[in-house]
Amino acid sequence: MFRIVIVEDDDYLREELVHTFQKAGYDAAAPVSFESVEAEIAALRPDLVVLDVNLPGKSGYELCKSMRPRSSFPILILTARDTLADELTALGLGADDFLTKPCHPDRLLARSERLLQTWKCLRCVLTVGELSLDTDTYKLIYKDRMRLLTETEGKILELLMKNSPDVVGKDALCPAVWGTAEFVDENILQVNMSRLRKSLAEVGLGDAIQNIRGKGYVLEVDRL
Amino acid sequence: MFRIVIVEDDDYLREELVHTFQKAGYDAAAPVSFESVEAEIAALRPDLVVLDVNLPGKSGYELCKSMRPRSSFPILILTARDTLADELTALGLGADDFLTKPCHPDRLLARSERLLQTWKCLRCVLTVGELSLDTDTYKLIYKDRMRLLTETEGKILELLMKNSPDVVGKDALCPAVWGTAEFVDENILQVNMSRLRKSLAEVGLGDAIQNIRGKGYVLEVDRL
DNA sequence: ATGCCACTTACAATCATTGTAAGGTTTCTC
DNA sequence: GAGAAACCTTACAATGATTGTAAGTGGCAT
Repeated sequence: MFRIVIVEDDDYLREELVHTFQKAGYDAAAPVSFESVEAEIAALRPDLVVLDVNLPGKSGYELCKSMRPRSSFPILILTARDTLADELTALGLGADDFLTKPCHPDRLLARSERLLQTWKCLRCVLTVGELSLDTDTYKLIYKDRMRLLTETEGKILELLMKNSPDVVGKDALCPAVWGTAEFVDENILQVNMSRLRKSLAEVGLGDAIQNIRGKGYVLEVDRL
Repeated sequence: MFRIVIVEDDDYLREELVHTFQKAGYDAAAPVSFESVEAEIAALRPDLVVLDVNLPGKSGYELCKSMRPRSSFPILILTARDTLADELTALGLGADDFLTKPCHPDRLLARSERLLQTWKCLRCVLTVGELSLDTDTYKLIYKDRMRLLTETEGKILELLMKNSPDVVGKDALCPAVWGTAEFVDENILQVNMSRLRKSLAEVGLGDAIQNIRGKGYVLEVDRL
Protein backbone atom coordinates (compact mmCIF):
# COMPACT_ATOMS: atom_id res chain seq x y z
CA MET A 1 0.00 0.00 0.00
CA PHE A 2 1.15 3.51 -0.78
CA ARG A 3 1.88 5.91 2.06
CA ILE A 4 1.00 9.54 1.53
CA VAL A 5 2.27 12.28 3.81
CA ILE A 6 0.27 15.49 4.00
CA VAL A 7 1.91 18.71 5.13
CA GLU A 8 -0.77 21.28 5.88
CA ASP A 9 -1.13 23.56 8.88
CA ASP A 10 -4.86 24.21 8.73
CA ASP A 11 -6.29 21.59 11.08
CA TYR A 12 -9.60 21.23 9.34
CA LEU A 13 -8.20 20.93 5.85
CA ARG A 14 -5.50 18.55 7.00
CA GLU A 15 -7.97 16.15 8.51
CA GLU A 16 -10.11 16.38 5.41
CA LEU A 17 -7.17 15.50 3.18
CA VAL A 18 -6.08 12.63 5.38
CA HIS A 19 -9.60 11.34 5.33
CA THR A 20 -9.91 11.66 1.56
CA PHE A 21 -6.81 9.60 1.00
CA GLN A 22 -7.64 7.02 3.62
CA LYS A 23 -11.08 6.52 2.16
CA ALA A 24 -9.44 5.91 -1.19
CA GLY A 25 -7.38 3.12 0.33
CA TYR A 26 -4.08 4.87 0.97
CA ASP A 27 -2.05 4.98 4.11
CA ALA A 28 -2.18 8.70 4.91
CA ALA A 29 -0.25 10.47 7.64
CA ALA A 30 0.39 14.09 8.55
CA PRO A 31 2.87 15.73 10.88
CA VAL A 32 1.10 18.09 13.28
CA SER A 33 4.11 19.96 14.58
CA PHE A 34 6.15 22.08 12.21
CA GLU A 35 9.30 22.25 14.26
CA SER A 36 11.37 19.85 12.22
CA VAL A 37 8.96 18.87 9.49
CA GLU A 38 11.65 17.71 7.13
CA ALA A 39 12.96 15.07 9.47
CA GLU A 40 9.43 13.99 10.30
CA ILE A 41 8.53 13.58 6.66
CA ALA A 42 11.63 11.55 5.95
CA ALA A 43 10.92 9.36 8.97
CA LEU A 44 7.49 8.54 7.58
CA ARG A 45 9.07 7.18 4.37
CA PRO A 46 6.41 8.56 2.06
CA ASP A 47 5.59 7.38 -1.43
CA LEU A 48 4.12 10.83 -2.08
CA VAL A 49 4.14 14.14 -0.25
CA VAL A 50 1.28 16.61 -0.55
CA LEU A 51 2.62 19.99 0.42
CA ASP A 52 0.95 23.26 1.32
CA VAL A 53 2.86 26.47 0.63
CA ASN A 54 1.89 28.75 3.51
CA LEU A 55 3.27 27.00 6.53
CA PRO A 56 4.53 28.20 9.89
CA GLY A 57 8.31 28.28 9.77
CA LYS A 58 9.76 27.10 6.47
CA SER A 59 7.48 27.68 3.50
CA GLY A 60 6.39 24.83 1.30
CA TYR A 61 8.66 26.14 -1.42
CA GLU A 62 11.66 26.04 0.87
CA LEU A 63 10.74 22.54 2.00
CA CYS A 64 10.38 21.42 -1.57
CA LYS A 65 13.67 22.90 -2.54
CA SER A 66 15.58 21.29 0.28
CA MET A 67 13.87 17.90 0.16
CA ARG A 68 13.85 17.46 -3.58
CA PRO A 69 17.52 16.81 -4.29
CA ARG A 70 17.73 13.82 -2.00
CA SER A 71 14.15 12.65 -2.01
CA SER A 72 13.02 9.70 -4.01
CA PHE A 73 9.33 10.42 -3.76
CA PRO A 74 7.17 12.82 -5.76
CA ILE A 75 5.99 16.11 -4.30
CA LEU A 76 2.58 17.55 -5.09
CA ILE A 77 2.09 21.17 -4.16
CA LEU A 78 -1.42 22.15 -3.11
CA THR A 79 -1.93 25.83 -2.48
CA ALA A 80 -4.41 28.71 -2.51
CA ARG A 81 -1.97 30.79 -4.53
CA ASP A 82 -3.12 30.43 -8.09
CA THR A 83 -0.91 32.63 -10.24
CA LEU A 84 1.22 31.33 -13.06
CA ALA A 85 4.26 32.65 -11.25
CA ASP A 86 3.48 30.41 -8.28
CA GLU A 87 3.11 27.38 -10.50
CA LEU A 88 6.37 28.10 -12.29
CA THR A 89 8.16 28.57 -8.99
CA ALA A 90 6.86 25.28 -7.69
CA LEU A 91 7.76 23.33 -10.81
CA GLY A 92 11.10 25.07 -10.97
CA LEU A 93 11.91 23.90 -7.45
CA GLY A 94 11.25 20.37 -8.52
CA ALA A 95 7.63 19.88 -7.56
CA ASP A 96 6.00 17.13 -9.55
CA ASP A 97 2.55 18.60 -9.71
CA PHE A 98 0.81 21.82 -8.72
CA LEU A 99 -2.85 22.07 -7.78
CA THR A 100 -4.79 25.03 -6.42
CA LYS A 101 -7.25 25.08 -3.55
CA PRO A 102 -10.08 24.49 -3.52
CA CYS A 103 -9.41 21.24 -5.31
CA HIS A 104 -11.95 18.56 -6.06
CA PRO A 105 -10.99 15.36 -4.22
CA ASP A 106 -11.31 13.31 -7.39
CA ARG A 107 -8.83 15.52 -9.17
CA LEU A 108 -6.39 15.30 -6.27
CA LEU A 109 -6.77 11.54 -6.10
CA ALA A 110 -6.34 11.07 -9.84
CA ARG A 111 -3.25 13.26 -9.93
CA SER A 112 -1.79 11.52 -6.90
CA GLU A 113 -2.41 8.08 -8.29
CA ARG A 114 -0.68 9.08 -11.53
CA LEU A 115 2.38 10.27 -9.64
CA LEU A 116 2.48 7.13 -7.53
CA GLN A 117 2.32 4.88 -10.57
CA THR A 118 5.02 6.79 -12.39
CA TRP A 119 7.29 6.85 -9.37
CA LYS A 120 6.93 3.21 -8.50
CA CYS A 121 10.07 2.46 -10.48
CA LEU A 122 11.85 5.56 -9.24
CA ARG A 123 11.70 4.96 -5.52
CA CYS A 124 15.13 3.50 -5.59
CA VAL A 125 16.70 6.23 -7.68
CA LEU A 126 19.00 8.79 -6.12
CA THR A 127 19.51 12.10 -7.90
CA VAL A 128 22.14 14.79 -7.57
CA GLY A 129 21.95 17.45 -10.23
CA GLU A 130 21.85 15.66 -13.56
CA LEU A 131 23.31 12.51 -12.12
CA SER A 132 21.05 9.69 -11.08
CA LEU A 133 21.71 6.26 -9.69
CA ASP A 134 19.47 3.24 -9.35
CA THR A 135 20.39 1.80 -5.97
CA ASP A 136 19.11 -1.66 -6.86
CA THR A 137 21.07 -2.19 -10.02
CA TYR A 138 23.66 0.57 -9.78
CA LYS A 139 22.70 1.85 -13.19
CA LEU A 140 23.97 5.38 -13.44
CA ILE A 141 22.73 8.05 -15.80
CA TYR A 142 24.44 11.38 -16.37
CA LYS A 143 22.97 13.77 -18.90
CA ASP A 144 22.27 11.35 -21.71
CA ARG A 145 24.85 8.73 -20.97
CA MET A 146 24.24 5.51 -19.15
CA ARG A 147 26.53 3.02 -17.49
CA LEU A 148 26.21 0.04 -15.23
CA LEU A 149 28.42 0.13 -12.16
CA THR A 150 29.63 -2.91 -10.33
CA GLU A 151 28.33 -3.51 -6.84
CA THR A 152 31.24 -2.04 -4.95
CA GLU A 153 31.50 1.02 -7.14
CA GLY A 154 27.76 1.48 -6.77
CA LYS A 155 27.80 1.30 -3.00
CA ILE A 156 30.51 3.90 -2.82
CA LEU A 157 28.75 6.27 -5.18
CA GLU A 158 25.47 5.74 -3.36
CA LEU A 159 27.02 6.91 -0.14
CA LEU A 160 28.70 9.85 -1.75
CA MET A 161 25.44 10.91 -3.38
CA LYS A 162 23.47 10.57 -0.17
CA ASN A 163 25.91 12.91 1.53
CA SER A 164 26.67 15.27 -1.34
CA PRO A 165 27.88 17.94 -1.13
CA ASP A 166 29.38 16.95 2.21
CA VAL A 167 32.61 15.09 2.76
CA VAL A 168 32.45 11.40 3.55
CA GLY A 169 35.28 10.01 5.66
CA LYS A 170 36.87 6.65 5.01
CA ASP A 171 35.71 5.64 8.45
CA ALA A 172 32.18 6.07 7.14
CA LEU A 173 32.76 4.61 3.70
CA CYS A 174 34.41 1.35 4.63
CA PRO A 175 31.80 0.09 7.06
CA ALA A 176 29.01 1.08 4.67
CA VAL A 177 30.55 -0.75 1.76
CA TRP A 178 32.05 -3.79 3.46
CA GLY A 179 29.69 -4.19 6.37
CA THR A 180 32.08 -4.73 9.21
CA ALA A 181 33.80 -1.70 10.63
CA GLU A 182 36.57 -4.25 11.17
CA PHE A 183 39.93 -3.36 9.84
CA VAL A 184 39.64 -2.88 6.09
CA ASP A 185 42.70 -2.29 4.04
CA GLU A 186 43.15 1.34 3.13
CA ASN A 187 44.16 0.23 -0.29
CA ILE A 188 41.04 -1.61 -1.28
CA LEU A 189 39.07 1.58 -0.93
CA GLN A 190 41.50 3.44 -3.12
CA VAL A 191 41.41 0.78 -5.78
CA ASN A 192 37.66 0.87 -5.94
CA MET A 193 37.63 4.63 -5.80
CA SER A 194 39.92 4.57 -8.78
CA ARG A 195 37.61 2.24 -10.63
CA LEU A 196 34.60 4.37 -9.79
CA ARG A 197 36.29 7.49 -11.03
CA LYS A 198 37.09 5.78 -14.28
CA SER A 199 33.46 4.78 -14.66
CA LEU A 200 32.30 8.31 -13.94
CA ALA A 201 34.77 9.68 -16.44
CA GLU A 202 33.25 7.50 -19.12
CA VAL A 203 29.90 9.20 -18.79
CA GLY A 204 31.49 12.63 -18.76
CA LEU A 205 31.90 13.25 -15.04
CA GLY A 206 35.60 13.90 -15.24
CA ASP A 207 36.57 14.77 -11.72
CA ALA A 208 33.35 14.73 -9.78
CA ILE A 209 34.94 12.89 -6.89
CA GLN A 210 37.42 15.01 -5.00
CA ASN A 211 39.70 13.90 -2.26
CA ILE A 212 40.02 16.08 0.78
CA ARG A 213 43.40 15.21 2.11
CA GLY A 214 43.14 13.52 5.47
CA LYS A 215 39.34 13.94 5.59
CA GLY A 216 37.73 11.79 2.93
CA TYR A 217 35.91 12.14 -0.37
CA VAL A 218 33.25 14.47 -1.79
CA LEU A 219 31.01 14.17 -4.79
CA GLU A 220 30.52 17.45 -6.57
CA VAL A 221 28.07 17.63 -9.45
CA ASP A 222 26.73 20.88 -10.82
CA ARG A 223 23.22 21.28 -9.50
CA LEU A 224 20.55 22.07 -12.03
CA MET B 1 18.43 16.89 -26.77
CA PHE B 2 14.84 15.93 -26.04
CA ARG B 3 12.47 15.24 -28.91
CA ILE B 4 8.89 16.34 -28.48
CA VAL B 5 6.15 15.15 -30.79
CA ILE B 6 3.06 17.32 -31.12
CA VAL B 7 -0.20 15.82 -32.28
CA GLU B 8 -2.62 18.62 -33.17
CA ASP B 9 -4.80 19.02 -36.23
CA ASP B 10 -5.25 22.79 -36.18
CA ASP B 11 -2.51 24.04 -38.51
CA TYR B 12 -2.02 27.38 -36.84
CA LEU B 13 -1.87 26.04 -33.30
CA ARG B 14 0.38 23.18 -34.33
CA GLU B 15 2.95 25.49 -35.84
CA GLU B 16 2.78 27.70 -32.78
CA LEU B 17 3.43 24.79 -30.47
CA VAL B 18 6.28 23.50 -32.56
CA HIS B 19 7.77 26.95 -32.57
CA THR B 20 7.37 27.36 -28.82
CA PHE B 21 9.24 24.16 -28.13
CA GLN B 22 11.93 24.80 -30.70
CA LYS B 23 12.59 28.25 -29.32
CA ALA B 24 13.02 26.65 -25.92
CA GLY B 25 15.71 24.40 -27.33
CA TYR B 26 13.82 21.18 -27.92
CA ASP B 27 13.68 19.07 -31.02
CA ALA B 28 9.99 19.39 -31.92
CA ALA B 29 8.20 17.48 -34.64
CA ALA B 30 4.57 17.03 -35.62
CA PRO B 31 2.85 14.57 -37.92
CA VAL B 32 0.64 16.41 -40.42
CA SER B 33 -1.33 13.47 -41.70
CA PHE B 34 -3.61 11.60 -39.33
CA GLU B 35 -3.94 8.42 -41.33
CA SER B 36 -1.68 6.27 -39.19
CA VAL B 37 -0.62 8.67 -36.47
CA GLU B 38 0.30 6.01 -34.03
CA ALA B 39 2.94 4.49 -36.28
CA GLU B 40 4.24 7.94 -37.15
CA ILE B 41 4.60 8.90 -33.52
CA ALA B 42 6.45 5.71 -32.69
CA ALA B 43 8.74 6.24 -35.68
CA LEU B 44 9.71 9.67 -34.35
CA ARG B 45 10.89 8.09 -31.08
CA PRO B 46 9.60 10.87 -28.86
CA ASP B 47 10.73 11.71 -25.36
CA LEU B 48 7.36 13.37 -24.83
CA VAL B 49 4.10 13.48 -26.74
CA VAL B 50 1.77 16.48 -26.56
CA LEU B 51 -1.64 15.30 -27.59
CA ASP B 52 -4.80 17.12 -28.61
CA VAL B 53 -8.12 15.39 -27.96
CA ASN B 54 -10.27 16.42 -30.91
CA LEU B 55 -8.52 14.87 -33.86
CA PRO B 56 -9.69 13.59 -37.22
CA GLY B 57 -9.99 9.82 -37.01
CA LYS B 58 -8.97 8.39 -33.66
CA SER B 59 -9.50 10.77 -30.74
CA GLY B 60 -6.63 11.75 -28.50
CA TYR B 61 -8.11 9.63 -25.76
CA GLU B 62 -8.13 6.58 -27.97
CA LEU B 63 -4.57 7.27 -29.04
CA CYS B 64 -3.50 7.65 -25.44
CA LYS B 65 -5.20 4.46 -24.43
CA SER B 66 -3.63 2.40 -27.18
CA MET B 67 -0.14 3.93 -27.01
CA ARG B 68 0.22 3.97 -23.26
CA PRO B 69 0.67 0.30 -22.44
CA ARG B 70 3.72 -0.11 -24.63
CA SER B 71 5.03 3.43 -24.70
CA SER B 72 8.01 4.46 -22.68
CA PHE B 73 7.45 8.18 -23.02
CA PRO B 74 5.13 10.51 -21.14
CA ILE B 75 1.94 11.83 -22.70
CA LEU B 76 0.66 15.34 -22.03
CA ILE B 77 -2.90 15.98 -23.05
CA LEU B 78 -3.66 19.52 -24.21
CA THR B 79 -7.28 20.22 -24.96
CA ALA B 80 -10.02 22.85 -25.06
CA ARG B 81 -12.28 20.57 -23.02
CA ASP B 82 -11.95 21.80 -19.49
CA THR B 83 -14.29 19.76 -17.34
CA LEU B 84 -13.17 17.65 -14.42
CA ALA B 85 -14.62 14.63 -16.19
CA ASP B 86 -12.28 15.21 -19.12
CA GLU B 87 -9.29 15.46 -16.86
CA LEU B 88 -10.23 12.30 -15.00
CA THR B 89 -10.73 10.44 -18.27
CA ALA B 90 -7.34 11.53 -19.52
CA LEU B 91 -5.52 10.61 -16.33
CA GLY B 92 -7.44 7.36 -16.13
CA LEU B 93 -6.24 6.40 -19.60
CA GLY B 94 -2.69 6.89 -18.47
CA ALA B 95 -1.99 10.48 -19.50
CA ASP B 96 0.79 12.01 -17.45
CA ASP B 97 -0.49 15.55 -17.42
CA PHE B 98 -3.57 17.42 -18.55
CA LEU B 99 -3.62 21.07 -19.58
CA THR B 100 -6.43 23.14 -21.05
CA LYS B 101 -6.26 25.52 -23.98
CA PRO B 102 -5.55 28.32 -24.08
CA CYS B 103 -2.37 27.52 -22.18
CA HIS B 104 0.43 29.94 -21.41
CA PRO B 105 3.61 28.78 -23.17
CA ASP B 106 5.59 29.05 -19.96
CA ARG B 107 3.21 26.74 -18.18
CA LEU B 108 3.37 24.23 -21.01
CA LEU B 109 7.14 24.39 -21.08
CA ALA B 110 7.50 24.02 -17.32
CA ARG B 111 5.14 21.05 -17.21
CA SER B 112 6.86 19.43 -20.17
CA GLU B 113 10.30 19.88 -18.72
CA ARG B 114 9.17 18.30 -15.49
CA LEU B 115 7.82 15.28 -17.31
CA LEU B 116 11.00 14.95 -19.33
CA GLN B 117 13.17 15.05 -16.22
CA THR B 118 11.05 12.51 -14.41
CA TRP B 119 10.96 10.17 -17.38
CA LYS B 120 14.63 10.33 -18.17
CA CYS B 121 15.18 7.23 -16.08
CA LEU B 122 12.03 5.53 -17.35
CA ARG B 123 12.72 5.57 -21.06
CA CYS B 124 14.09 2.09 -20.86
CA VAL B 125 11.26 0.64 -18.80
CA LEU B 126 8.71 -1.65 -20.40
CA THR B 127 5.35 -2.05 -18.71
CA VAL B 128 2.61 -4.62 -19.07
CA GLY B 129 -0.12 -4.32 -16.49
CA GLU B 130 1.56 -4.21 -13.12
CA LEU B 131 4.73 -5.76 -14.43
CA SER B 132 7.63 -3.58 -15.43
CA LEU B 133 11.08 -4.34 -16.70
CA ASP B 134 14.15 -2.17 -17.00
CA THR B 135 15.66 -3.18 -20.31
CA ASP B 136 19.12 -1.95 -19.35
CA THR B 137 19.52 -3.86 -16.13
CA TYR B 138 16.71 -6.39 -16.39
CA LYS B 139 15.34 -5.34 -13.05
CA LEU B 140 11.80 -6.53 -12.88
CA ILE B 141 9.07 -5.19 -10.62
CA TYR B 142 5.71 -6.83 -10.12
CA LYS B 143 3.27 -5.25 -7.71
CA ASP B 144 5.62 -4.55 -4.85
CA ARG B 145 8.21 -7.20 -5.45
CA MET B 146 11.51 -6.67 -7.19
CA ARG B 147 13.99 -9.06 -8.72
CA LEU B 148 17.04 -8.86 -10.90
CA LEU B 149 17.00 -11.12 -13.92
CA THR B 150 20.08 -12.43 -15.63
CA GLU B 151 20.80 -11.19 -19.11
CA THR B 152 19.34 -14.11 -21.02
CA GLU B 153 16.22 -14.27 -18.90
CA GLY B 154 15.83 -10.53 -19.35
CA LYS B 155 16.12 -10.64 -23.12
CA ILE B 156 13.47 -13.30 -23.35
CA LEU B 157 11.07 -11.45 -21.08
CA GLU B 158 11.72 -8.23 -22.94
CA LEU B 159 10.61 -9.80 -26.18
CA LEU B 160 7.58 -11.41 -24.62
CA MET B 161 6.55 -8.11 -23.08
CA LYS B 162 7.01 -6.19 -26.32
CA ASN B 163 4.70 -8.62 -28.04
CA SER B 164 2.24 -9.28 -25.24
CA PRO B 165 -0.45 -10.48 -25.51
CA ASP B 166 0.61 -12.04 -28.79
CA VAL B 167 2.44 -15.33 -29.23
CA VAL B 168 6.17 -15.21 -29.91
CA GLY B 169 7.56 -18.07 -31.92
CA LYS B 170 10.87 -19.73 -31.16
CA ASP B 171 12.01 -18.64 -34.60
CA ALA B 172 11.60 -15.07 -33.35
CA LEU B 173 12.93 -15.62 -29.83
CA CYS B 174 16.18 -17.34 -30.66
CA PRO B 175 17.57 -14.76 -33.07
CA ALA B 176 16.55 -11.94 -30.77
CA VAL B 177 18.27 -13.47 -27.77
CA TRP B 178 21.33 -15.02 -29.37
CA GLY B 179 21.89 -12.71 -32.29
CA THR B 180 22.46 -15.17 -35.05
CA ALA B 181 19.42 -16.74 -36.61
CA GLU B 182 21.81 -19.66 -37.00
CA PHE B 183 20.57 -22.90 -35.72
CA VAL B 184 20.27 -22.61 -31.96
CA ASP B 185 19.60 -25.68 -29.92
CA GLU B 186 15.94 -26.03 -29.06
CA ASN B 187 16.97 -27.04 -25.61
CA ILE B 188 18.83 -23.94 -24.59
CA LEU B 189 15.68 -21.91 -25.05
CA GLN B 190 13.72 -24.28 -22.88
CA VAL B 191 16.30 -24.22 -20.17
CA ASN B 192 16.28 -20.46 -20.03
CA MET B 193 12.52 -20.36 -20.27
CA SER B 194 12.44 -22.63 -17.28
CA ARG B 195 14.77 -20.32 -15.38
CA LEU B 196 12.72 -17.29 -16.32
CA ARG B 197 9.51 -18.92 -15.17
CA LYS B 198 11.12 -19.69 -11.85
CA SER B 199 12.17 -16.06 -11.49
CA LEU B 200 8.70 -14.83 -12.34
CA ALA B 201 7.20 -17.23 -9.84
CA GLU B 202 9.34 -15.70 -7.13
CA VAL B 203 7.69 -12.34 -7.56
CA GLY B 204 4.25 -13.84 -7.68
CA LEU B 205 3.73 -14.31 -11.40
CA GLY B 206 3.01 -18.00 -11.16
CA ASP B 207 2.26 -19.01 -14.70
CA ALA B 208 2.41 -15.84 -16.69
CA ILE B 209 4.29 -17.53 -19.49
CA GLN B 210 2.20 -20.00 -21.40
CA ASN B 211 3.36 -22.35 -24.09
CA ILE B 212 1.27 -22.71 -27.22
CA ARG B 213 2.16 -26.11 -28.48
CA GLY B 214 3.97 -25.90 -31.76
CA LYS B 215 3.60 -22.10 -31.94
CA GLY B 216 5.68 -20.49 -29.24
CA TYR B 217 5.23 -18.62 -25.97
CA VAL B 218 2.90 -15.89 -24.66
CA LEU B 219 3.14 -13.60 -21.69
CA GLU B 220 -0.17 -13.00 -20.02
CA VAL B 221 -0.40 -10.50 -17.19
CA ASP B 222 -3.66 -9.04 -15.94
CA ARG B 223 -3.92 -5.55 -17.35
CA LEU B 224 -4.76 -2.82 -14.90
C1' DA C 1 1.15 -47.11 -27.94
C1' DT C 2 4.46 -44.39 -30.03
C1' DG C 3 6.67 -40.31 -31.28
C1' DC C 4 7.13 -35.55 -30.63
C1' DC C 5 7.36 -31.58 -27.96
C1' DA C 6 8.10 -29.48 -23.73
C1' DC C 7 10.13 -29.33 -19.01
C1' DT C 8 13.69 -29.93 -15.48
C1' DT C 9 18.06 -30.93 -13.11
C1' DA C 10 23.00 -31.44 -12.73
C1' DC C 11 27.46 -30.22 -14.34
C1' DA C 12 31.35 -27.90 -16.37
C1' DA C 13 33.23 -23.92 -18.94
C1' DT C 14 33.29 -19.12 -19.18
C1' DC C 15 33.25 -14.45 -17.85
C1' DA C 16 32.77 -10.51 -14.82
C1' DT C 17 33.95 -8.89 -10.31
C1' DT C 18 36.69 -8.63 -6.37
C1' DG C 19 40.68 -8.15 -3.32
C1' DT C 20 45.85 -8.47 -3.11
C1' DA C 21 50.15 -6.77 -4.09
C1' DA C 22 53.40 -3.65 -5.64
C1' DG C 23 55.06 0.46 -7.62
C1' DG C 24 54.16 5.34 -8.95
C1' DT C 25 52.62 10.19 -8.07
C1' DT C 26 51.22 14.11 -5.51
C1' DT C 27 51.24 17.01 -1.45
C1' DC C 28 52.71 18.62 2.85
C1' DT C 29 56.33 19.63 6.30
C1' DC C 30 60.67 20.78 8.04
C1' DG D 1 64.41 20.44 -1.78
C1' DA D 2 64.40 15.96 0.76
C1' DG D 3 61.59 12.82 3.00
C1' DA D 4 57.37 11.07 4.65
C1' DA D 5 52.59 10.50 4.38
C1' DA D 6 48.56 10.21 1.79
C1' DC D 7 46.73 9.06 -2.38
C1' DC D 8 46.52 6.87 -7.10
C1' DT D 9 47.05 3.26 -10.58
C1' DT D 10 48.01 -1.17 -12.82
C1' DA D 11 48.46 -6.14 -13.09
C1' DC D 12 47.16 -10.55 -11.42
C1' DA D 13 44.88 -14.39 -9.26
C1' DA D 14 40.80 -16.15 -6.72
C1' DT D 15 36.07 -16.11 -6.37
C1' DG D 16 31.39 -16.44 -7.80
C1' DA D 17 27.61 -15.84 -10.87
C1' DT D 18 25.97 -16.95 -15.45
C1' DT D 19 25.74 -19.67 -19.39
C1' DG D 20 25.32 -23.65 -22.45
C1' DT D 21 25.64 -28.81 -22.66
C1' DA D 22 23.89 -33.07 -21.71
C1' DA D 23 20.73 -36.33 -20.28
C1' DG D 24 16.58 -37.87 -18.40
C1' DT D 25 11.41 -37.14 -17.23
C1' DG D 26 6.66 -35.91 -18.19
C1' DG D 27 2.69 -34.94 -21.09
C1' DC D 28 -0.01 -34.42 -25.40
C1' DA D 29 -1.62 -36.02 -30.05
C1' DT D 30 -2.38 -39.10 -33.65
